[in-house]
Amino acid sequence: MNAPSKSIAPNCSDCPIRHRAVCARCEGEELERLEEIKYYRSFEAGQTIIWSNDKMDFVGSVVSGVASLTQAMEDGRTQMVGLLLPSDFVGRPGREGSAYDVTATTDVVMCCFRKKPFEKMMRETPHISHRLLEMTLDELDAAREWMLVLGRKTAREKIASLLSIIARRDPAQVAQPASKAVAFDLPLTREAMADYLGLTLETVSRQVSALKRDGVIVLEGKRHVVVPDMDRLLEEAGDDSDGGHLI
Amino acid sequence: MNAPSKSIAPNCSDCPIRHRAVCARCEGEELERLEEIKYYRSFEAGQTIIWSNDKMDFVGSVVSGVASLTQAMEDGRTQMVGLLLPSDFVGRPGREGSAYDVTATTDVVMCCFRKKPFEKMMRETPHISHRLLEMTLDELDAAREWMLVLGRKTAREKIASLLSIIARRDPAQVAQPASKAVAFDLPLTREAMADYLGLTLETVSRQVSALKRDGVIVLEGKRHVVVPDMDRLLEEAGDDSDGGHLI
DNA sequence: GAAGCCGGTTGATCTGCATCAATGCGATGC
DNA sequence: GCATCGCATTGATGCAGATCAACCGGCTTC
Repeated sequence: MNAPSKSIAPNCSDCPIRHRAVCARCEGEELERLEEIKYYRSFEAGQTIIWSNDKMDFVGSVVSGVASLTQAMEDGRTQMVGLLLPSDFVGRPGREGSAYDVTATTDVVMCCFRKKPFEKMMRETPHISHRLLEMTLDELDAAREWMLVLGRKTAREKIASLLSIIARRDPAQVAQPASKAVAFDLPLTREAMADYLGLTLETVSRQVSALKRDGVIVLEGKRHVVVPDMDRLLEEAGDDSDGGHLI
Repeated sequence: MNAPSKSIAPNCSDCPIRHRAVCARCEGEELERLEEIKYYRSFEAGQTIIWSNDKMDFVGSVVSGVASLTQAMEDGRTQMVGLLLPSDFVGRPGREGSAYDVTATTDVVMCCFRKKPFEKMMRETPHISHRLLEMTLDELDAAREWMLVLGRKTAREKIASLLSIIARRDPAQVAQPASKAVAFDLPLTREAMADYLGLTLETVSRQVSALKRDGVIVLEGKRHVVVPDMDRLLEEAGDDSDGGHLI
């Protein structure tokens, strides 16, 4: 399963995430060097991509699918601390291990770079480290915005916040950002949503049902969500109508 | 109040936070250039250092005192998303504004660099941007660890977690890290603690009293805390005994 | 030294979410 | 076609923490 899959973007120029990933501004010789240390890996839903405290010998970006960062307490309580959607970066250049478990929540394809040579390139190519600092600052903003969600929002607001993020990041919406109505597939089980929101899966289920009952969302099956009025959803999330700036 | 205070470290070499701050590895000419763009600012307890969405024309580090990063919802609910203790960095190089309010919770002295020239130095001095990336990754780790606190811990565990962080970062402890017993002054009101923990101030007060009743902490006055057994406190926090790696 | 204020404590009550438990429902296997 | 399994829904009940309210002690102000 982890063999390079040559059917996906054979080089960085064709890489579907190139526009947002680290190689965004690389060209010519630089790009060739990135090619050399680049490879693709596929993971099945549920598979662990990295164990916390593992040595990580790569960094990379999600090409397709959804992965999650999870922290656990010894007694089994867990909290998802990040959601990795396509183009999101994984890895801690300059650090040995990972601080959290990374798990594929759907089938995932990642574009990876071997770590040592990537770090070497970073040192020699200022705009790569600049880009990494920018991405890390974005992640920090997202994490802190999520702290507000976890600490102060009600269960209903939490669900609405999560749905807004997923809606905003969904490839279909990004292509057509103007419309009020949006539709997308939920890439998370009720349990994963609960883990992200600091709730139980029963509460998630109840609040999703409530939002459906109140016409804020329409469910087609368990996973396909239609949002007739995105502004309404953002209002339910307690955000100002522009939707904040979560990643 | 905001005039440079020349009684504090007249240059970077003497700066009390130099060992952890951005200039940690600067020498000779570099250090002189940092000197030129460096200045100190003092703030009184309660004073706002930066409003969210303000243009920030500086970056800097806390020299003494405690400041906090706060996010607010329109309806008035607020969540503290970060605590700035001495040596912590404030600012978003490459970004225009701030994403959150920064407030002095005690009297604060900051060591600031004017932003434009600092960014120029960053571009020309790779180890400064490297250091910034490191610091940002640390902050991200801390933010994510705090998400676990907010999402999954009980009120009692939250209080214990906060006390552990403050204890671990207190200058007196850093000097003498081996002892089991520690003592420190709480730099936060009960309300500020509540804001950080996603609780109400009444709950904070009750749980502090409970920890005191159970002998986990001893209070001398309202603000001076003695922890007879740090391991016990970490256990109450639900951390493994080495105490995690919060900043 | 009375009045007011701020930060803190404590009590009584309420409620949102957790917990425990049963059931539904589509997919997969034999 | 029936058994099984994973995911989801729904109901009944309990409890941790919010809310509302009273009060305390130290500090400032006039």
